[in-house]
Amino acid sequence: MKPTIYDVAKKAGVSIATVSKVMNNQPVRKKTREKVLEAMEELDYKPNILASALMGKRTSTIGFLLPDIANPFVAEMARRVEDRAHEKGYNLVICSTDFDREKEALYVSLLNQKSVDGFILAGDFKNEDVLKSLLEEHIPVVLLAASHPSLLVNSVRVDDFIGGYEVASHLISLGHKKIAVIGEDATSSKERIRGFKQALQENEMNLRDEMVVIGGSSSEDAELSAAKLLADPEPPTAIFACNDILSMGVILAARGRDIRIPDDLSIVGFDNTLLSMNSDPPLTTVEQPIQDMCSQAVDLLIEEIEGKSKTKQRIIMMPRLIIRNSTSEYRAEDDA
Amino acid sequence: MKPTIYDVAKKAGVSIATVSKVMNNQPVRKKTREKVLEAMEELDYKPNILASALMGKRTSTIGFLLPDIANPFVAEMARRVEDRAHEKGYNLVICSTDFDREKEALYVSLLNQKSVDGFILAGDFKNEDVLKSLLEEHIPVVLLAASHPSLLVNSVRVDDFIGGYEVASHLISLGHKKIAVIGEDATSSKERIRGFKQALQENEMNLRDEMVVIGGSSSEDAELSAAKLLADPEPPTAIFACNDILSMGVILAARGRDIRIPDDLSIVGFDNTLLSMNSDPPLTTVEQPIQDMCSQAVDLLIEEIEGKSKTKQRIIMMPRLIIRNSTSEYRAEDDA
DNA sequence: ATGAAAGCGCTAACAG
DNA sequence: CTGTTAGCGCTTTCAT
Repeated sequence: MKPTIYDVAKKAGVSIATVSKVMNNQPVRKKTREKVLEAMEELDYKPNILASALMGKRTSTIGFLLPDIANPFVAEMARRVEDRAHEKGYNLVICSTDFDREKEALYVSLLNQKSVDGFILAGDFKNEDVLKSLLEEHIPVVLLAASHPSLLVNSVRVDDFIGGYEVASHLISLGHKKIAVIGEDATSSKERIRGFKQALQENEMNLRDEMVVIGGSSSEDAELSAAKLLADPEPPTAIFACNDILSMGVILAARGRDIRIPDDLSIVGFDNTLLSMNSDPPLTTVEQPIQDMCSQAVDLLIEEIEGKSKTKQRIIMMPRLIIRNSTSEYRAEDDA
Repeated sequence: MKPTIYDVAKKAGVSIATVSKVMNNQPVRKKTREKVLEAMEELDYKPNILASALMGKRTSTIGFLLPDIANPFVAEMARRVEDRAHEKGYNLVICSTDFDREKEALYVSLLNQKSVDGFILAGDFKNEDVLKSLLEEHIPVVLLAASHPSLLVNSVRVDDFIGGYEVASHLISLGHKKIAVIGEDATSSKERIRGFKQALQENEMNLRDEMVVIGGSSSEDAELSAAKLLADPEPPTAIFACNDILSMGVILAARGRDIRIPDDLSIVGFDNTLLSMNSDPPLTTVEQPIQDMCSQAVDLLIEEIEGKSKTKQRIIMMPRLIIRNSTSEYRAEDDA
């Protein structure tokens, strides 16, 4: 069997209380401490975290709920969160929720049973009741790449409104007049679209309702939406897809109709994932400061977990437009 | 405070032993069972998993060690593994090891302290000592997208040799004579290259040593390697990059030298990730049956965890070549 | 079929 | 400074 605190105590010739004290850095005579440490070393003793957690100590485990770990943007966040958490001595249990309220509730409940120390909720968390009860029970939570307008909860995200605004400004500067937008049913998309519209309005342009479509999260969903948009007798000359994955669908739709990018159609994405860098053509997109966002989110959470919590924060970071080859100047050309 | 087994017992008017019995489906009179269930319901009782794990029960948590969760292929595996594990009532704690022996050892030790029920090790696991000790301690383990030639351990992977063989056959059939290979320092790459060479030999072709370069895992590493290869006075007309990420680097290198794909250079990847579908041009690559592999891996692990283990297995699945637009017939053309 | 009691490995008063 | 002891919430004999 694996050595327990009793084995260490016996070998060091002290009581288990003393062993516990050296583990928890409580006052112990130097000589005694050394004896204990030595015994631990010899036995290759590793304290059982379950037992100490049962006594109210931390598990040093964070529940990380996200929409879908297979999504490249999400996966990259996961890596950043993991690295930061690891630096601070925490592990991550990761659950993909697919924006499904049931799954959200189930996973939160499950992880609570397993006594995680807190939660990072990435992307829109749909089940507000669950979020509220987490807050009521004072379980540490931080929202990542999301925020809540009325709840007192830590959150870290990019300024989606500005992101959308920048995209529109770019397209306008290229002379595009007829523009469409494809988003998913999430707050981030909606904010991006709001910013997008704002820029248009400031230039006395407007976005007809038929030109904005909110749909599913997959590339295929976007492909369908884009196909419809492009079938219009007067099709858009530019499409803003609210993230890179959706953009891939748009590219495919255009390719399917022999529409050249960017000559006939400009496309802009969001997130600056690997996909956008290697797509055909490389995609103009908006970069989020993932690394910073994730570090901050972890730091906020751990501060709360470890009780050094200051006041709740809503941190909003700035996005950056990255211009590649999927956008170009609009040239009126009659193909008819 | 959250209700404990005592609260349930009191409310139901029975002893905690009885409550425990109904939770564990042990014989209890129907009437009693109902009373208990009712009490649990009313209190919204959730058993504390740490406590039961302390008594030797499972934590229903699996340690999932992988090279890098930000890698799209790995992320997709993670999702499949997660889904299957969840179906069976298990959660995943995910750790990125970067092929680093130290990290591997550290994470295994940490997760053992947290009493995970078993491990899935994805990709090459470099620290053989740690793997061996896991096996010796009879901790359930399965290797995913990897295997071990001499250790008695469950594993599930694709037949990399055949994958490489198919790639070579495809390139040969297109008339390519001067071919190069870029791989990473991992067994899978080496196997793919072995299969690749085999096909060449069978066609009385051979691969000069300078034409195969083993390097880092990043797209940038591959870009550098490819740049060198392409600077050769007699550059290759086709390059096999041992996975899609590396391929992206090759594409960039070619683009940097104004080499057209596939006209001047054919490129083949491996894994059939999102990257390959949306790259410029869409990449010829090799698909792995990720879903099946991951389900099997989880099933093997859980069988072992739950003691219904049959004999150890090494499962090897077949890959499938997917031809897209990054490969074309070789045409001798003098540009000079 | 049910309950009393011991104990999993650890922490935290409380004495000494 | 160190040891004794009582739990944390649950499972598991062993009686009844």
